[in-house]
Amino acid sequence: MSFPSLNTLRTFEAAARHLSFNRAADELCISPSAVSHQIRQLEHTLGIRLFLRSERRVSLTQKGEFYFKNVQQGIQILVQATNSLTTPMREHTIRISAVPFFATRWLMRRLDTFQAHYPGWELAIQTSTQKSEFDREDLDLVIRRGAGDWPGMIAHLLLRESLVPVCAPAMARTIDTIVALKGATLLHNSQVPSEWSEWFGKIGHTFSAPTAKLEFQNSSQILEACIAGVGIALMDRQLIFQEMAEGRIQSVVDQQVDGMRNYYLVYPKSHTTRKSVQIFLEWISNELEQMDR
Amino acid sequence: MSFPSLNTLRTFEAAARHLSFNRAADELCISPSAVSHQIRQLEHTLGIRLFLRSERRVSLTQKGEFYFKNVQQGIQILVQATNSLTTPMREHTIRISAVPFFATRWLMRRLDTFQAHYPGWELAIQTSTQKSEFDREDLDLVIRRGAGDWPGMIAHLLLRESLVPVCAPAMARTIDTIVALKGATLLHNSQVPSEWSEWFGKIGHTFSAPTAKLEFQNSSQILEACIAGVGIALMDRQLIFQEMAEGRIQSVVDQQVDGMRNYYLVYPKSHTTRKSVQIFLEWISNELEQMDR
DNA sequence: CAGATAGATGAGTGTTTACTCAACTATAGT
DNA sequence: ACTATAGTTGAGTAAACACTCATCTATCTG
Repeated sequence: MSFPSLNTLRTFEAAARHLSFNRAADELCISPSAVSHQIRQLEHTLGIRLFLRSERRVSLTQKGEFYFKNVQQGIQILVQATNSLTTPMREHTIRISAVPFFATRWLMRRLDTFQAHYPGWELAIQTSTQKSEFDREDLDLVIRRGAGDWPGMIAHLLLRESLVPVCAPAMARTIDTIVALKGATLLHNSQVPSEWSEWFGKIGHTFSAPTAKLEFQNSSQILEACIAGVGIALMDRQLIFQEMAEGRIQSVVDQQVDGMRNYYLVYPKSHTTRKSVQIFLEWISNELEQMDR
Repeated sequence: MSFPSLNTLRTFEAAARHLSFNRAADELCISPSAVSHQIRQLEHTLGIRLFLRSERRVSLTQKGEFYFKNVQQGIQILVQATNSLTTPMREHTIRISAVPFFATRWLMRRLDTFQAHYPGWELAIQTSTQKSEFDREDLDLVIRRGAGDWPGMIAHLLLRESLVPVCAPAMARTIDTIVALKGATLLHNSQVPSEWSEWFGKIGHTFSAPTAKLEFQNSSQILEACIAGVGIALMDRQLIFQEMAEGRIQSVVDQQVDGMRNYYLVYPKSHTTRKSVQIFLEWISNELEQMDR
C-alpha cells in the first residue's frame, strides 16, 4: 500500500497554508519546482486534485481543504511530539508556541537580539493555529491573539493590533468610500468570522453578513488572496508593512481600528518560577521598551 | 533537519502497541530484523531510548510512552484522512471503524463470507482506540465496546463479553483461589481502570485498588504482558481462544463474568437509510444467526 | 542439554525519495 | 515589446530508505 511520505505531506501543508507554491518553497528552502513535483506526485498517489491552478495562483479543491485540515493537525502532533523529545537540555531552552503569521513577521525578526543577550539560552519556537496545551506539548509560553482574558493564565500585552482594510493597488482605485468598501469582496478569517462586522461597528457603521463569503483559514492565505486581487483583507498593518512598502497592497478608506484583538504572551501561573519564563520576560520587556522609543 | 519518516513512525507505533517487535513485524508483513533496525534508527535520530529491552520482551520508556501516545494520534489522523480520499466510490464501500483487538480477532476473521455474499461491495475497515467522529472521518458504522447507551445512536449487540482472568501457565499454578488472585499482579487497562473492581464485585467479592498498579493502553499490550508472565489479565475468552488452545495462557479460578461490557455495532440514526449500512446489517445478522447455532 | 523464542547487529542491495536544472507556458504590468 | 511572476514538465542524480539474510546473544522450557 502506497502512502505519502511525511515530507510530502509537509510540503502539501505549506503550499496549502500559503496558497502559493513559491511561498511554500521559500519556507521549506527548496525550489518551487520541487514543490510542484511533490504536489503532483501526491495528487497522483491519491488519485484526486488537491489544488486548482488558475493564472498565476492556486486554490484548494474541496477535498484539498479537507485534507489540509487533517494533515495540518496530524503533522503538528507528530512534529511537536518529536520536538519535545529532541530539544536539548530543558534548563537552557525556552519553548514557545505562536500563531504562524505573528511568529514569522514579528517574533522571528527579533531573535538576533535575544541570541546576543542570552548566548547560553536557546529559543524553541513552534507555530500552531490550534489552541496550545501546555502540558502535552511541554511549552513554557504561548503567544496568542485575543482579548487577553484566559483563565488561570498570565497574559502580557505584546502588540496592540491596528486593523486596516487593504487590497491590491488596482482594486484600491475603486474603494474610496465606506459604501464601496461594504460592497466589495471582503476576505474573511474563518477563525474569527465576525471580525469585519466588529470593525465596521467600531468606526460607527453597520454591516450585515455578505451573501457571497470568501473565507480563509489563516492570515497568510488572506494576504496572498489580497495581493492577488481577490478582495479586501482586514489586517494588522504592523505585520504587513513590507508588502505595503513594496506597493503590492495598500490601505483604503483611511480608517483604522486599534485594540480589537491583540497579541499576548501567555503562560500558566504555575510557570512563573521557571527560569526560562523569567529570561524571556526580561528580554521581551527590553524589546518592547526599545520599540516605545 | 532530520525527521523520522512516516513509515518508521508506523513501525514504532505497531511495536509500541504490541510491546513486541515480532508481533509488529507480523502485522506489518516485514521481518523482525527490519523492525529492530527501524527502531534503532529512530532512537538514534531522536537521541533517546524509546524501549527498554529485557530478556525476551520490550517495554516502553517514559519518553517512549509519551511519543507513542502522540505518534498514534498523529498517524491516525493522517491515515484516516488519506483513506477518506483514496477509498473508491462511496456507493459500494462500507466504512467501518473498530477497536483494534476486536477488529483483528473477530471481525476480520469473518470477511470471507462477506466478500462471498456481496462481491460488488467493499469493506473499508480502520482501527482506532479513539472515539470516532462520524462526520469528520466519513464513517458508516463503528464497532464500540461499552454498555450500548450512546445518545443519538442505534446500537446492535455483536458479542457479549465473557471476562475471565488468564495468565501464563507457570503463574497459573499458584493462582488457585480468589485470595491468591487478589494478591497477584493484576494487569489493568488504562481506558477502563475500574474493570477489575467491577469484575470482583460481580462474583461477590470486594477488591480495593492495588498499591502497585500495572497499566497498559490496549488489550494487545495486556495480552503480551500476560503471555510473558508479567501478571494476570482480564480478557474476553472468545477473543483469545487461540492462545488458550496453544497453551500459552490459561484461565484461573474458574470464574467468568458475562455482559459487563459488550461489543456493539453503532451508527447515527441518520445513517439508517444508507445502503451501505443496510447491507452490513443484513450480513452481520446472518453471521450472528450462524453463530447462535 | 537441545530446541525454541525474541531481539540485536553487520553487510548488502534494490527501490524510492527528494531534490536540481533547464526549458516551457501563461499571465500581468510597464 | 519586454520583463517579471508563478507554476509545469522532463531528465538526471545522489542520498536515503527499507528492507533481507546470516549470524549472534540471552533467555526459557521440556
